[in-house]
Amino acid sequence: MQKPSIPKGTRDFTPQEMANRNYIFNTIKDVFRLYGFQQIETPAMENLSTLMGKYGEEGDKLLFKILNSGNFVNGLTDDELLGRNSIKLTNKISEKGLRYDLTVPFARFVVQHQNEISFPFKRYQIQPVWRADRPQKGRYREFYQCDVDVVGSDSLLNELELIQIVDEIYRRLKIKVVIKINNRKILSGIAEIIGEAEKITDITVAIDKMDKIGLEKVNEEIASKGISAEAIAKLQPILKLSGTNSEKLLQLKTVLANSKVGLKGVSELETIFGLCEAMKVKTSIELDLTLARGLNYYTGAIFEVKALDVEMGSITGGGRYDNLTGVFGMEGVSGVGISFGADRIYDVLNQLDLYPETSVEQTKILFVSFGEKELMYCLPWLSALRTKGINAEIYPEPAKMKKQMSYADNKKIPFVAIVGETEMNEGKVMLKNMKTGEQALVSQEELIEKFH
RNA sequence: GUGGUCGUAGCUCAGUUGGUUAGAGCGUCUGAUUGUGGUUCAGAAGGUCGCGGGUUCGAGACCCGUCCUCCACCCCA
Repeated sequence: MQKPSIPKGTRDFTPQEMANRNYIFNTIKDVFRLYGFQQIETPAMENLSTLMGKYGEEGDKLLFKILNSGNFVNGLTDDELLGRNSIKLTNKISEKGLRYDLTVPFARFVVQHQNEISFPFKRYQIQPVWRADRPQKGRYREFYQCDVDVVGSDSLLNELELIQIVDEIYRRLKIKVVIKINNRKILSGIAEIIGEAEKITDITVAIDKMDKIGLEKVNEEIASKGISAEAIAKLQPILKLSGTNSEKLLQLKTVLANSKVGLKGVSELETIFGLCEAMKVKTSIELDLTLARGLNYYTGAIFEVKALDVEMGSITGGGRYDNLTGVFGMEGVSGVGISFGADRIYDVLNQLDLYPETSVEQTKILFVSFGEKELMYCLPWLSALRTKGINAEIYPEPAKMKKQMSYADNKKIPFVAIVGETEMNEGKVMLKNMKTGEQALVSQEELIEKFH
């Protein structure tokens, strides 16, 4: 006999766990709808051509690829087979892959359905994504993302709304968080000022590590990418930036005085901070220049949300992308979006034990009986309850009473209706409150009344 | 992809310098109690000691390989 198992980095969810997860999904969904977002879904698999090249070199490696059907080696030459070049070979034997995130499939969706959509288009999407990563703390190979995006609007009001959504969702979930924000244009400006415009990716990746490895190592890494000592010297005041958000912006204005993009980024952030203040966003927002985010399609604001009371990677992240639809042939459509990592939120909630006492008990009443006759007697009662929208079930075979009562107990069913000959003769059931132990003979009307 | 770590019953874990038939608690099932659960008592079932090889008279324990778990790096939700 083989031992049952599931693939690395995947999980089963028990009824209890699903109740907790649904609490998260429902909270998120409620807030998304409150802001006028509508749900879509896209397939688990996309054409590899849609996915490849959108997430950088690292991302491509982390794509799960799906083997072609049929005898896919038939069309291969011996050279290709014996060449042992997995990348070349992959292109020949795989044309589909599992989705890596929800943003790129969404961009594809927008382009494909552009004539049916009215812009600005506000959509949300809650589906699993897959990454061929090494699993570790807070990292899975299959996990749910909850995305909200607006496309077809440049307005910074969209950035504001996303921040308000973050604020509201974490307030409802009772998780204390900090929103970190940055702007890709500021990073571009910095690269421009120090004369290394093409090295922007290398610089941002290095800056991103500031928290982890410190100033000295960041400088070393930047230097190792072939950036001049002079440029690195110019970079220093930026890396050491401190103070409140507005103080930081003020300093940046001086440093970036000669960079048009840079100043644009600063003014965008000023606007966003102003809007958040005006709308009294409660969550603290922190301008964090070390926030770079690897995904290479962001062009404006970049967000990341971290939980304060728990050691965990970012639980939400996103940003503005000005031309993601461009690669699919639809130019000039700007989008901004943010993604909630449901599984990390789930882990945070588990660690802090923040679940409400809510209805884990889903069945309100269980019918317990002693024989075939009693079972038949119960069926109309069940129908009557269910018609009224009351969750009711019956133990489907005449098992020992102890067994049936334990079933109710384990499932945390609050009421049990006991049916034997006495009850049938009177046309009633014995209703027992499992918490208090009280019980009484009741008619069908009285029973239904009880649950209203 | 790199480095480390773990693996014994459904779950959480003991298992001495290598030595008879591998244990406990929880859970499950049965009975005490043929119409009353959550408490108690008695009993039972449940193991290829992750898998493969090696050392040895003898391996759960030691060695090698492999898979898996968890953690860190990379990257990210």
